[in-house]
Formats: sequence, C-alpha cells, structure tokens
Amino acid sequence: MTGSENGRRHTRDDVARTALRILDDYGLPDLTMRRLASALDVQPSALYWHFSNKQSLLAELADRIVTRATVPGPAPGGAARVHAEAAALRDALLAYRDGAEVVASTLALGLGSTVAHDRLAAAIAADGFDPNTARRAASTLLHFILGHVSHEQQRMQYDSLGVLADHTGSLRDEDDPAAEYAFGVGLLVSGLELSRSPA
Amino acid sequence: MTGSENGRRHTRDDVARTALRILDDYGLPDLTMRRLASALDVQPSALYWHFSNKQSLLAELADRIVTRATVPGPAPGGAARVHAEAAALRDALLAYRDGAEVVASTLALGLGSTVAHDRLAAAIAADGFDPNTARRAASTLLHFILGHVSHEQQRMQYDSLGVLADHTGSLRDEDDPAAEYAFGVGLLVSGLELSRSPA
DNA sequence: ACCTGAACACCGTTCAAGT
DNA sequence: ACCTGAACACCGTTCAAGT
Repeated sequence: MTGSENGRRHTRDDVARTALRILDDYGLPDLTMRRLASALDVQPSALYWHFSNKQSLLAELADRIVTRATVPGPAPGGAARVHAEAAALRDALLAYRDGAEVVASTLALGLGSTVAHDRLAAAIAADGFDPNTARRAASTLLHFILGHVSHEQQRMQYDSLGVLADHTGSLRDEDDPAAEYAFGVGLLVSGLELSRSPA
Repeated sequence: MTGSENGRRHTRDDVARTALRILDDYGLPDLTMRRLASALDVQPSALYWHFSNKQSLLAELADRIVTRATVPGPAPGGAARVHAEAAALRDALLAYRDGAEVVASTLALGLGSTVAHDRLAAAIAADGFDPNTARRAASTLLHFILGHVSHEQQRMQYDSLGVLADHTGSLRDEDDPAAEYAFGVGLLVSGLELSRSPA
C-alpha cells in the first residue's frame, strides 16, 4: 500500500512493470535505479541481475510503450492508414508520462524498438511507395512524431507545475496539440502524395 | 595548457564559452557543472553566481548555437529559401557536438531560443503563406530537424566508439545523412506547396 | 536464480562567509 | 562583483559474498 512491491524474488517482467509505473506516476527524471529498487524492496544492485544497465531497462520500456500502439477497428488503406498509424503511435506515447522521450532516447542510441518505424514504413509502402521511399518517409514522420509528442508532454508537466512562464516561448500555438499533430502528419503525407506523380 | 582557464574572476561570457568548448570536446554527458568549474579553476558553487542553474546555462548555449545559423550568400526566395534556412540550421547544429540535443532539450522546456522557429516561419511566410500556417509548418519542420540531427549526432559518437552493433537497429539508411535530411525537408516543403492550391 | 552489503566515483545545488 | 568551503541529498555501477 505504501508503494512497496512485496513478495520477494522478482522477474525481469516485474522490474519492467514497476519501472513503467514509476515512469507514469513520477516522470522520467524520477525513474532512478535506486528509486526503482526501493519500490521493489530490493537493493539497487539487485536490478543489475535483470538488466545490465539503465539504458537497456529504458529500451525495454520503450519497446513496451510502442508495442501498445495499434489502430482500432478495421485497418484503412491508402493515406488514411498512414494517418491512423500515426495517430495510434501518438496515443501510445501519450499513454505513459514522458513516453515520447523514453522512446526517442533509446531510438537515438540505436537500441531496440525499430517496431514504430517499421509500422509506419509498412503503412506507407501499402499506399504504393517503394520500400526505400517508405523507409525514409517513415523516418521523417517518426522524427516529427517523437519531437511533437515530447514537446507536448514536457508542456504538460510544465503546466501542471504551475509555471506558465508568460506562455511566450515554446513553439506557440500548442493550444490544440491534436490539431497541430494532424497538421504536421498531413504535411508529410501530402508531400509524399505529390512525389508520386512528378509533374 | 592543461585545460585550466587561468586569470581568475570570470564573466558570464567566459563561463558560456568554456561550457561550449567542453560540450564540443567531450559531449553533453560530460558537460557537468563540476567539470566546467574545474576547467575555469573555480569551485562549482561559483558558477551559480553567473547562471542560476544548469538549465539556464544550457539555454544560453542553445541560443549561441542556433544564432550562428545563417544562410551564406544572397538569400534566395520561395521554397529555396526554406531549404536554405533548414540547411543552415542543420549546419549550425552540427557545428557543436550534441548541438541538436542541447537545442531540443531547452526548446522542450520552453526556455529561450525561439529564434530557430522564427527564422523558419519567416522563410515560409515569405513564400506566401499566412502567419498561422507558417508557424505550424515551421514547428513541424523544426521537430524533424532536431530529431534528425540528434539522431545523426548520436550515431556519430556511437560509431566513433567503435560499437557498430551490427548496424541493424537505428533507422537504417543513414548512409548519407545530408540526403536523408534533404528528403525530409523536401517532403515538408512539397506538402506545404500542395496545400497552397487545394485541388 | 536472485539478492545483500559495501564501496567507488560521481552528480546539482545551497548558503554562509570571505575579498 | 565574484568566489571559497563545506555541506546536503542524491546518482549509476561493480563485485564479492550470501541463500
């Protein structure tokens, strides 16, 4: 009840799940190995039996966050599928506090979690683009998505901290993040669509 | 000669310049307040007279990095200006080790450095788009730019560490980062261009 | 198979006090 | 105006040893 995960003897899955809970409840800066250990009623050193270091723990979390991204209902085709996939990915990132930053940081280090990129690339390829174009466009789209949602999430905790800082600064106009997001995705998809029939 | 900045009594500018040098030479993870202090031959606490905390120091560095971005020669117009501005921004970020991450992190926190966004927005507006569209497109473009260059720079230090990790993973196809970059920027610009004349 | 105990080598930040 | 000295409250990681 006090946050301790009693029962002794944990599995790798226990550790990851508890880490995900700390992430969601307190944010990435508060997800330390020592804090995680004490939530599991264990010494910090015990964690290194399950994960060789903090980075690989974060990679596991990124994987779990991104894997949850699935488009609901019957999958559409064409450009609509790309939009749906992008929306599902945003939802998945938003489902955990600082989710976008976790995924972005592990993606940057080249550790695991190529699944987000692959899903986007598949959706684009299914819209009739060659694999190479699909990969590059997916990469562009993913950079935008992670950047946008990171920004969105940082602003959330900033706002909830009460520090509005005059609202100047930031990128402005994040009044409706979902609309901003759709705008960005639409820009990319339109650009792709245009590249299909070179005038 | 040993890295100490002798002479005693520093200005805020000294501190920022030395920090920029440490950043470029050793990377963001090695830019600690204690390391910076010792490079200045000063106690860590002395830094807090010049900057109220590490975040505001990083904001200052981000500002300096981004301000260096200028398009060379006569400024073009239309879509070419957007491309030129994006290229100049990439060059500026690449000029310092981990430059993109520094800028991305301070931008996320809403501290300073709205200049990058403003320059992109101005270039887009000059191409004949309304200010609102220009701002949103600039934001999309900036997210892509920071994501792409961050990824590019992380890969640089990863490679220089000798840890190639099978080359699988990562976003693939970063064989020619400049070409990838141009592709992404082109996608965004094409999308914009298309939105101008709604069929 | 999973964990303890103790240590190593660090962090950012505050604050009274000095010159 | 700029800095010291000392402390506070932390980090991630290693490693021998225990059960």
